[in-house]
Amino acid sequence: MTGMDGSKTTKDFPTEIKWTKQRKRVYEILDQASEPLSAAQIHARLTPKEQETYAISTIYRILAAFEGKHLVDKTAWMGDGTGVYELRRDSHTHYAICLDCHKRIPLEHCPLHMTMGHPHEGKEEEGLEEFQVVSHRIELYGYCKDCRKNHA
Amino acid sequence: MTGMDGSKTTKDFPTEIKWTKQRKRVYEILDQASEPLSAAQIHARLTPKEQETYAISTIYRILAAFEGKHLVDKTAWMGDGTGVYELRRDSHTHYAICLDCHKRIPLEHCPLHMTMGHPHEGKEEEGLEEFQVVSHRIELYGYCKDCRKNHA
DNA sequence: ATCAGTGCAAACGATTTGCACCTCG
DNA sequence: CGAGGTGCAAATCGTTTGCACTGAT
Repeated sequence: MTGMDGSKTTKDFPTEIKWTKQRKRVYEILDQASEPLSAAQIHARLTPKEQETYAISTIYRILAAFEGKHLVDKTAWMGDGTGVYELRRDSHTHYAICLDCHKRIPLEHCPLHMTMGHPHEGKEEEGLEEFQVVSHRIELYGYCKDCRKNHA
Repeated sequence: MTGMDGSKTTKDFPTEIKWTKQRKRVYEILDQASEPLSAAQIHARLTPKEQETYAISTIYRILAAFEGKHLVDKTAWMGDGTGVYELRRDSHTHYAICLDCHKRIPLEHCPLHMTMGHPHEGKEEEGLEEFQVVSHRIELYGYCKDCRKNHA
């Protein structure tokens, strides 16, 4: 996926959209990220590196464009309105999230795959007859090992 | 749960916190709501009714207090930063959400209950040994019947 | 060359906070 | 009565938008 110099080559970028320098950088950052990032986080990883200026508004516009092309999914963690973005990969990760310290522990397996292999199984659901599932989201909430001690 | 005059009686409200008039009203509204509500929505359902003024900031503070007492969960729908709040009930509802029109279709059954009856089954997960699950969140994303037609 | 993409600054909407007053317990 | 809750207005924070300019195709 990556050239031997560590940089992306043109053909590494999907979809026919205008691949400007800043769009490539944002895409790379999302690609390398191990978890969903906010616009501010992306901007932070962008700016300090080089001297170039990247407007935060540009990041938002790029992310909106990516979302429109279904390259990324936008979400928000529970208990935090800030939006976070992640590349729509074949296999995404779900998390167990601590309600105290907000630590996120990735789940090894997607619990849904056990029951519904593909979209559309379990179509007994009412009103869901013709709903075409393209992605899903699962989060467990509770208290992590450390916080259970401190917690009432 | 409700007195025969339709209003809550004092002992209907859980946890020992100061149950002011406005806190009771917010709790009632959340209790009657069929889906998570935003602070603005709660405020709207509060204000028109009676002449009394309810500051929007108060709503936020009440919701924050409830969240601290684990009476409510705060969330945000995907693709919408606005926070929504719902009472933490024993059985909550999950949704299939259309990426086009943002319509939400409630799922009849929680897909997780099929695999993990109670928190803590399936504890093969790494790092999750002592994670105490208290709630979870599941959302399916895709395109509803109506929007599939218009969609590429 | 041309039209989409970008930076900057101002606009916006949602949420938070300081302060004086009021109310539950 | 006193600690904590509330209303109001101003402050903040994340996100969006208008405009003139730059750059990718």
